[in-house]
Amino acid sequence: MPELPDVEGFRRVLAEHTGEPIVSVSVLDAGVLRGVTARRLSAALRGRRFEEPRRHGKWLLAPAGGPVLLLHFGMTGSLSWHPADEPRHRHDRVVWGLRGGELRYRDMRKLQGVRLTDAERAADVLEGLGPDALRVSRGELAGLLSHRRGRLKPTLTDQSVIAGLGNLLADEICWRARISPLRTAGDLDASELAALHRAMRRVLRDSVEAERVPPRDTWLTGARDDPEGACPRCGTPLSARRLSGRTTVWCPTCQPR
DNA sequence: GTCTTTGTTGACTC
DNA sequence: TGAGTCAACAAAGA
Repeated sequence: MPELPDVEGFRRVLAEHTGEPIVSVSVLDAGVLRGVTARRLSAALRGRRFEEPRRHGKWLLAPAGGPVLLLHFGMTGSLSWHPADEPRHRHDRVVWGLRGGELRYRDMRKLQGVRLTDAERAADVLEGLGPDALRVSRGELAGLLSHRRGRLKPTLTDQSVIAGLGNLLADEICWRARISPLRTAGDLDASELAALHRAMRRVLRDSVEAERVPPRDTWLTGARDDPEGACPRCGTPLSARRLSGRTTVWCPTCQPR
């Protein structure tokens, strides 16, 4: 599920357990380790404590007094807190044992994974990313989209433009702003940019609060998977097509080209 | 068996 | 050089 709101939720999970000594590091599936061995990961973190974690886009950074743990959750990852005696899930890949329980990195598909860096190299990873979507001002959004010749939807999910928006959020934001995802990103006028920014803030704020993109019936997300899905706002049957390899859903009435 | 999936990367093309 | 598109990665459900 991980888009920005989900990762923000994982950040909070980790933030609740900073300052506790890391007693153990268990790599249950080394297939999620990127550029680090199980041995080195364990040696680097054991005995240290996680400090205040930071999120940028869909990346979670967990400094631990020198080493920085870098987590990305791909499409199916999560980070959650469990009592140590709770049975492991089959997709738990890495487990950090703290005093009162365990932090578990769970990921079915292993599309991304766990890295170990230091502050400097962590900055390198983030350098290729645009500003975090939650911190983009209206003026900044206008600057990011201006002169872009690509369509709006794929531009919004391009992490090097804005970090944090995924397929569902981008569709949701376009729908709420009443702008077609097929529009050319650089062609939006001032009032459309304002609407887009408002929609982005609103969708992100609500999703972060719920720690997910809420599939409520007032959201496009709640209707998008139904082949007969109708616009929650006007009832028009939704349109769908693939755009840059991702399914894109919109309302042809609310979001005319 | 087929097709799809909330993400990212590198190869390819214009 | 910049920008956009697509296959590949892996696993599971319909």
